[in-house]
Amino acid sequence: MDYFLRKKIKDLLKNPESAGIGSDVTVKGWVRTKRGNKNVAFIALNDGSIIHNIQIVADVQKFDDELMRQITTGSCISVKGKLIESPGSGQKVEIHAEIIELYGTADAETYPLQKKGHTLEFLREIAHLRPRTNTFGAVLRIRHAMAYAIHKYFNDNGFYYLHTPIITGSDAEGAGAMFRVTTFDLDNPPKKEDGSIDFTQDFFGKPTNLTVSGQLEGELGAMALSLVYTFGPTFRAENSNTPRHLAEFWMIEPEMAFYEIKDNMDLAEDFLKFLISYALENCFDDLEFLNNMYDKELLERLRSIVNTDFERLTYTEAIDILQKSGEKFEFPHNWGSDLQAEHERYIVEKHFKKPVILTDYPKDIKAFYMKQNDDGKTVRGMDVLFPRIGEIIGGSQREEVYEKLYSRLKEMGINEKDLWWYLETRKFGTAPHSGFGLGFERLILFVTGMSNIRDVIPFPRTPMNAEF
RNA sequence: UCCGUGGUAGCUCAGCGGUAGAGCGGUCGCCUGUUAAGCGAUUGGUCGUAGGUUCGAUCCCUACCCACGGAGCCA
Repeated sequence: MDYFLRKKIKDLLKNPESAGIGSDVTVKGWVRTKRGNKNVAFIALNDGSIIHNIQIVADVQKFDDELMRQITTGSCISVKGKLIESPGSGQKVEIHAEIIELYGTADAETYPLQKKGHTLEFLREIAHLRPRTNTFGAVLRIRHAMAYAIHKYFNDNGFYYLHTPIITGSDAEGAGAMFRVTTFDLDNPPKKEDGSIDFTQDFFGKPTNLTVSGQLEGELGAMALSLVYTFGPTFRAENSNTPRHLAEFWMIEPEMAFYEIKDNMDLAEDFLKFLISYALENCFDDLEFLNNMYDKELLERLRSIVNTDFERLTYTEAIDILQKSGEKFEFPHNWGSDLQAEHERYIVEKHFKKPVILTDYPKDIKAFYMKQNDDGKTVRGMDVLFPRIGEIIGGSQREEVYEKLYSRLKEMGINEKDLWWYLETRKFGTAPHSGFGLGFERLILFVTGMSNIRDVIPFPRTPMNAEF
């Protein structure tokens, strides 16, 4: 029964009057530190509801010696006591303990988290415990708030959440290496007479993989519901060892019928600004902590994004800026070649000093489904480039004319038999439409100011790492 | 995958061809309200793995593994 009386530490710290100064309260949480002497003990308790701890003051005489000894960093306790205004500095209120129940001890010699700060590299090795740190508490609360805000934004704007499949039979999504899904015994798969593997005997009767994108199915939904979005896990089997890539990550992909490229840009910009505003309004304590501990310009950067218009220009204009910059780049920047990270950084961070949306890329460096421009050379792709992290959104207006889509698909050597269903949307009631993809963890990287993507997802999956 | 840097105590690091050091943590003691508390004492290591050179290797050489940073791929 006691369980239902538990107060969240967030509520007591943020709004002590509502609980009542002087009233009895019960809190439950994990001990961050214990200080004191033989008369009085100060316990900093955290329950994850807020980054701040509540101070428990315990008159040592009133409690069993063994109990007090077992209250160590990392242990879990329930405390009933009086909520009072704190005479000490550093906190408004504290709890004078009357009853302390020990739920779980944490052996001080083996519990890996100390009171002091740890490196993020070390914390990655103890991902089962790192949610108990200030940093990961903050990141995980922000991550939650952003997931909620994404659904809120789309719901409030008339979009429907479409669940696209995680297992796909198409290997033509064209976004990188895929993870095979099979029930075969890998030591002894059924073989055909010519020695090749007989996938007709596999679970789905054909080769299947984990999805690398929900976009193609998203387009099917948009051709009926007009405005849809996906938000789900995505898998890339690329051997990418960088602070910006995961093998398993979450992606948001809105797809909109009747949107042309400009509408697509407007939506992307408004969407990102909404999410960042939401974080500033709802996660301020956590952002403030991250600002102080990791990135002194975080709050300022977030506010500046909300208050500036993104710069919009074409790929061709960007190349022109690079050629006139006088800057020395490691890689060349000729029309027709893809922009390198250093080029994007120059344009965003040095030239414009704000987010940039680039459009109208050469068709040969972009996917088959992008709408072809009349010049015959470029397509209506759109990349939103952010300071610090580069491409945060990639999207395009889609090619809705069957013949153009088909010829492009053939040019790029894709087997149309794998995509017959996709092509049919252009046969039956085709419509101009657009969409984009937002990497959820890239968004969280930007919002939290963290620098490694492995630190913005609870349990990162990367090459050679699937622990936890 | 390529390039670079690194791997020494639980953590963060220093060190050096001659059997390993600091700070923090932990433990014990002291201190009647502390704020990453303070003070004193103490504990703690196959020096990433496998070979090689050498009288002797944590140190030099080779290979491999892992981590981090940059690049590519991309979100």
